[in-house]
Amino acid sequence: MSRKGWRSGKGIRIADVAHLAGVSTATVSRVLANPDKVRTKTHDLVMEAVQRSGYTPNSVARNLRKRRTMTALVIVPNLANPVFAQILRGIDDELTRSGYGLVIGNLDNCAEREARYVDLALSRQVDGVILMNGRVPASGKRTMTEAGLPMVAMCAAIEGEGIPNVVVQDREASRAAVAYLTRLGHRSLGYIAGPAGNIIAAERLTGFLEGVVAAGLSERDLVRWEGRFVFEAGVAAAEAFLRLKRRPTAIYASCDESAIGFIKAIRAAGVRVPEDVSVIGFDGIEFADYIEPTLTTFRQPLHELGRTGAGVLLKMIRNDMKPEDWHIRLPLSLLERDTTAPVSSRASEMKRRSKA
Amino acid sequence: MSRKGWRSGKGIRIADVAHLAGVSTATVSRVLANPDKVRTKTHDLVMEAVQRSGYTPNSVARNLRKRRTMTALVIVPNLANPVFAQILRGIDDELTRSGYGLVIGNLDNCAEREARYVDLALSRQVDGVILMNGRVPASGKRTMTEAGLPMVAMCAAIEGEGIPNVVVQDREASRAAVAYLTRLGHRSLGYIAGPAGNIIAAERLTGFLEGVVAAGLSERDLVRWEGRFVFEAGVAAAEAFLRLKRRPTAIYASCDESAIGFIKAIRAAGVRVPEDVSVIGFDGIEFADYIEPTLTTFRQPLHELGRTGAGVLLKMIRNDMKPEDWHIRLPLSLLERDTTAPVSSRASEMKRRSKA
DNA sequence: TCGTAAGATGTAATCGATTACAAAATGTCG
DNA sequence: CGACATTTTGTAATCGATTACATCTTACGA
Repeated sequence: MSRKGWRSGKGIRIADVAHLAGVSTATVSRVLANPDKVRTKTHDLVMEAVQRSGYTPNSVARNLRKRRTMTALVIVPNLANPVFAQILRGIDDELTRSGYGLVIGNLDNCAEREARYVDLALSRQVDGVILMNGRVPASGKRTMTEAGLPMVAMCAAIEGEGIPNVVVQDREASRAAVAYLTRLGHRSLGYIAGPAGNIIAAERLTGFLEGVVAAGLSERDLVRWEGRFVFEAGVAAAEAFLRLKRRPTAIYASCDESAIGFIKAIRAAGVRVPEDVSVIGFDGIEFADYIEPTLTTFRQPLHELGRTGAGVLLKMIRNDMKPEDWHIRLPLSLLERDTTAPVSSRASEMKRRSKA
Repeated sequence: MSRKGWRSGKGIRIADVAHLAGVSTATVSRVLANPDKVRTKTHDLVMEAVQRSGYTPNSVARNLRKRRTMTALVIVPNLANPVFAQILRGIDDELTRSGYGLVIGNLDNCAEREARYVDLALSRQVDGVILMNGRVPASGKRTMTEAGLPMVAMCAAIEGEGIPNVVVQDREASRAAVAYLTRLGHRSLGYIAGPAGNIIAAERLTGFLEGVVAAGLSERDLVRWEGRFVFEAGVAAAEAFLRLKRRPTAIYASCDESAIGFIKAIRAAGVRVPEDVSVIGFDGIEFADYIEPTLTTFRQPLHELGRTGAGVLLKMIRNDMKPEDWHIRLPLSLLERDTTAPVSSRASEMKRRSKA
């Protein structure tokens, strides 16, 4: 490439193209942005110069001038969690359709990392933020809110901050899980919870307790274990379970990973699923269908959730919110598979006997 | 906030801070970038103005002026794959240590999406690119290379393009897998391959075939199935396997997901693992330890891989490459678990008899 | 052919920071 | 105290696009 008359530097600027085509930079810009506002002849002339020079507009400059970046930030608690990976696909799809890009802010379950992304947002590198971490990062709470930065909460709701929420019906599904298990005859239940401070975990727990009340069970029919939405939490719960004198006949795990860890550990100890214990999970990750027995669980509409949430963010950015956009709750669906069964005859007998 | 003397607009600019502190923008900039090049008194004055105004520098403007964004792009074939999720953590860790940010470009197994990220790179929104997709995107091949954009290939090597490679020893591990199985006495093997055009898949296949030769086996001792690095591929392979008259006694799956799908499907058909068939996977995903029986597999050093790759990219950006940085191959480690066992007595007997 | 409206193009300001260079302030020493 | 070296600070150019406004063309009817 030894064309002359160009800057010797590296990048090709709009000015270079303009010079090459013998027009002004304004014209080049117009050709690229509003081809119909320019004479055909000029258009072709400029396009040829663009081709020849291999020009690509510098979007950093464009973003500065236009005061927007066409990019959204998504804060994710943990990328390794397949639930979030799926939601991200939905978000990406929707944003792409509107020409927006996506920056993923992975917290890796570590709240301190929020600061980094707050900075990204405040330094005007993104036009909006999707929060899947259940809160406006503390370090930017005042600033982000005051700056009027468009934000949407997904998965975990953020109440009372003027932020729209797009979530699934965790509570209802939890209630339904309990109802499902009691319908199978189970009257003593175990619950593997999520992390203590976690909003989603709290929702699911609330639903569980509501379901318990609705089923007419008392606290004495329950056992609860802490968890952290990971395999190990299920394993730990299993250890506690195995030490129990009077074991529940059904377990509700607030996420599939915990359910899977739990099942693995109790089966290793000789407990049969579902003959001795029924287990139901939550999330509907792909893996749940590949363990043995296949896991009964509630499936989240992950892709739809992502698309919907991104859609709301776009409306927010465009200042086009409708009343119904501020609070969206998508339903889950029960996947009945092989880890749940009617309470075993032995247990039923005990129950029947005590009833008589 | 009704301080006066400021622009009524939304964002607070460096000029506002300068005005508030009674200094020039240059001084504010210096206070923030080189605090020691400024008198203490001025420093404090400016900092107070920064506090009071809640100023955050606009990094779009800074990036334009500095002609760099402190951001790297990582092109990932499929975010839902836990292998990549883990690698990303490693990359993120390393980049963060150097003050760099990270944009994830998820292809979702769809090569057309490359174009979008090529544009991101060419429009100078990132300082470098990590390619995990095994090739320089066709749409930007010429341009990206000519522009001298720092690029690094990870996972899947890209040969002969002047791009450094950071990969794992796929071929060696595949060879080792075969050696391991033959050491257990298996003489007839099945192989579940990766997608046809995929470079990683090719490497692993090559290693497998090399191992077969080294073990003195012939093509007649082998069965091979196509796969696509997903569960379903394992299930499909299992169906083919079950139809076989003379079944291999050991299967090597080129990724854990396929191995897991395979195991699930053959067990459902009554074939025992490892008594009837040994199975070994590849990758070492967390899940492999939660199926039944636990999966023998090769673990990739994912986090290290990510950190190393990001490290090489940073050197590339800083023009600080050393000869040994251009080709790095990390070793894998065998996780011996429960899906592999010495060939069953029946099979051994057959073999012994035929030898005699 | 000319006047005028509509359309095409050019000029220069702008986005918000950084930084080379100039100017001013401070400090040091004879 | 004054001359000069050394810090500090300010002025203005710069990064590379977009776009309001001004200017120049073109087209068309009188």
